[in-house]
Amino acid sequence: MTTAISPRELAHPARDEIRLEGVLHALSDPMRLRVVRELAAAGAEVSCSSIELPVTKSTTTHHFRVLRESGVIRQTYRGTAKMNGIRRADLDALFPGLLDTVLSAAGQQAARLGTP
Amino acid sequence: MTTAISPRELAHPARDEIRLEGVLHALSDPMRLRVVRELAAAGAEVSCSSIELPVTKSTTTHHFRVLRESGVIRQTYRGTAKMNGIRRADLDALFPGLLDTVLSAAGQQAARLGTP
DNA sequence: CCACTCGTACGATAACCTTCGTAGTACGGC
DNA sequence: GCCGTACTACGAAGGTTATCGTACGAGTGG
Repeated sequence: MTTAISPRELAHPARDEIRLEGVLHALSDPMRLRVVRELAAAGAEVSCSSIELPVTKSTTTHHFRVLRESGVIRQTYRGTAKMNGIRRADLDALFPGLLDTVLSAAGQQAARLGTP
Repeated sequence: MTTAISPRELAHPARDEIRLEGVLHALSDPMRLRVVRELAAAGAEVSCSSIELPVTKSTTTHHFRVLRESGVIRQTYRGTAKMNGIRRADLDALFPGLLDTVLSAAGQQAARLGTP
């Protein structure tokens, strides 16, 4: 019950492998944008299941993988759960201000459209 | 030869119909991102044919239409040419800083990858 | 009027994306 | 050792996208 990090590793792109087009594509899906917003709001690491989406679990897995493979989030196994966190340092270094601008735009649009 | 604007009109989304997801999706294609970068660099209105892309003309038409329907650019007929301009006022009002951040990120990535 | 340029429309194709269901694996607790 | 939880893998269906080629319309200049 040490809750150690599993030896199982997940493939992540290195910082210099992250492409702007890939990040924009990852963020252009409503489900994924929602995930990123919740991760950003949570601040720290969050398990997959703590973010509720109106889709099945396999679809959720798919979206998390797209986010990971595009370099937006980092995923690590922690026992039976998988923790997710935004790669803020990498993204801010590569694309300064992009993440915050998108998040604030998403927040403003949600307020405008009345989506709490 | 007054070079008047043709009566032919093109459908554009109103400002409050523009969606962040649609804009991000439009910008997530390399061809379209390239078009937007050249339009932004040109500053003013630019004809479709003055932007050279490594695809056929029909594909170029397709990409311009995606950009127009997502609300990123405005297109107007001017005689035989079709002029294109970024909807900067609308985008800046809806998503402050987004366009500039994406453009600067695209510029930095192009420099990093050695794409002049 | 004729030719030329610019852009459109209409298939067609191949790839991709989102979504699902089912079956399976890894981990922790009893 | 056995069960439950958390997530994955593997198709598969249905829709969308990017690309092309060819044929067409709209405007300009001879």
